[in-house]
Amino acid sequence: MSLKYVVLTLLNKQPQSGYEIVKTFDSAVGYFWHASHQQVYRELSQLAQTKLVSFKTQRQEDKPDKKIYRITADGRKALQHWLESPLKHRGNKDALLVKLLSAESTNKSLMLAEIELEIVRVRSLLSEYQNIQKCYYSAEILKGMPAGDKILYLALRKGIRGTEANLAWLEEAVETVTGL
Amino acid sequence: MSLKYVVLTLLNKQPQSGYEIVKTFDSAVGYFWHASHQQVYRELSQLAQTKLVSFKTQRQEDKPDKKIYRITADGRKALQHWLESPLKHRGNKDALLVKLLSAESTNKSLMLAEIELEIVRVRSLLSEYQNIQKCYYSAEILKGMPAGDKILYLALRKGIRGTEANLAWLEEAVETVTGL
DNA sequence: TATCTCATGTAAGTGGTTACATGATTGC
DNA sequence: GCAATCATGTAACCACTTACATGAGATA
Repeated sequence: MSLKYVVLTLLNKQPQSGYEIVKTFDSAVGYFWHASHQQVYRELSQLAQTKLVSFKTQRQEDKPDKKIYRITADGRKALQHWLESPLKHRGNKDALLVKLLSAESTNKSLMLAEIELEIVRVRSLLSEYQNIQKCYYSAEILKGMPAGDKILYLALRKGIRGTEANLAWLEEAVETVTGL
Repeated sequence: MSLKYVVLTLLNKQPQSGYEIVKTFDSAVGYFWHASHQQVYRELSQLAQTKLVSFKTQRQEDKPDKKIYRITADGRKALQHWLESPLKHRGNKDALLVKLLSAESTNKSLMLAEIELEIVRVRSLLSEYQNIQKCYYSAEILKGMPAGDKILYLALRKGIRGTEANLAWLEEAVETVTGL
């Protein structure tokens, strides 16, 4: 539904190649959206077919040719229209909770092991986020930061808050499951 | 990938019809997994084809016939295998952040309006959750509660913690965007 | 010699949504 | 008379993953 608009958003910032868009998904934008290179290239060719983007092939010495994509007037219109339409929220899918529900009838130690594993993962994720915050978003750096980068910082903040809440919940889950 | 195992989990608790499974998705399990009736019926017929579940058609007076599905030995084996396999985490998709990133170049008031709308939605969601907690999971009720229901309570707790974190973030977002 | 980065794609399969369809009974 | 509940499904489409594929230059 909206990979289309994510790509249009990125192209609206600046014309770029599919490869560069993929890189963006792997780094900054990755905190709130991910897409594989296959998805990106397919989306781009569809967008080109429907004239929401155009492209020019750029020859390069030493490196393969690249296609530089650029948003069209129609593309900007479509993006604006999407911006003004209401957000859609789709249901959560939480496989861990399914596992807990399933294992409840079977055995408790499996559940606890699963939760502990998740705690390890989430803890390291959180410290990764906090590290990024410390290195790239210190108080001084934040002051003179351009608007676009501040949105990326907001994305990181959402990641941090969400991960903290998740961790707190996991610890509560250990308590509850232990006392079953 | 795992709707299959959600359905198997529910059938492992007790044999039931597709319709009843749909109802479960609409209520309790809905906090951590959602599936439409089309999905459920399709999944059930696939599971029946691969012999992970079996069914018997039950005639009813006054009401349409129903198919009662039951997990098979193969089904239980498949479920156990899934339980022992590691969880997969797929990337977040956060359309609100895409919107913010997109609107940053366009206009600020649109962003703020979007956030405020989200705050209203999230606040009412949170109070709904808290209400459920108050009515169905008071301290006394929790004491003598069967294990299965405690897992559902954990799911609710996750919803509450996640929603609270989201709300706190939204308020931070208002601050940040206002100061852009 | 092997892996990494740049740069692009195809094809098959799974998962999920939206729309369409039927038909009886119960409650306002 | 209108909507809701019970009970099931088909068909088309959109979103996403996994595997396969190419080919040059840079780095270890």
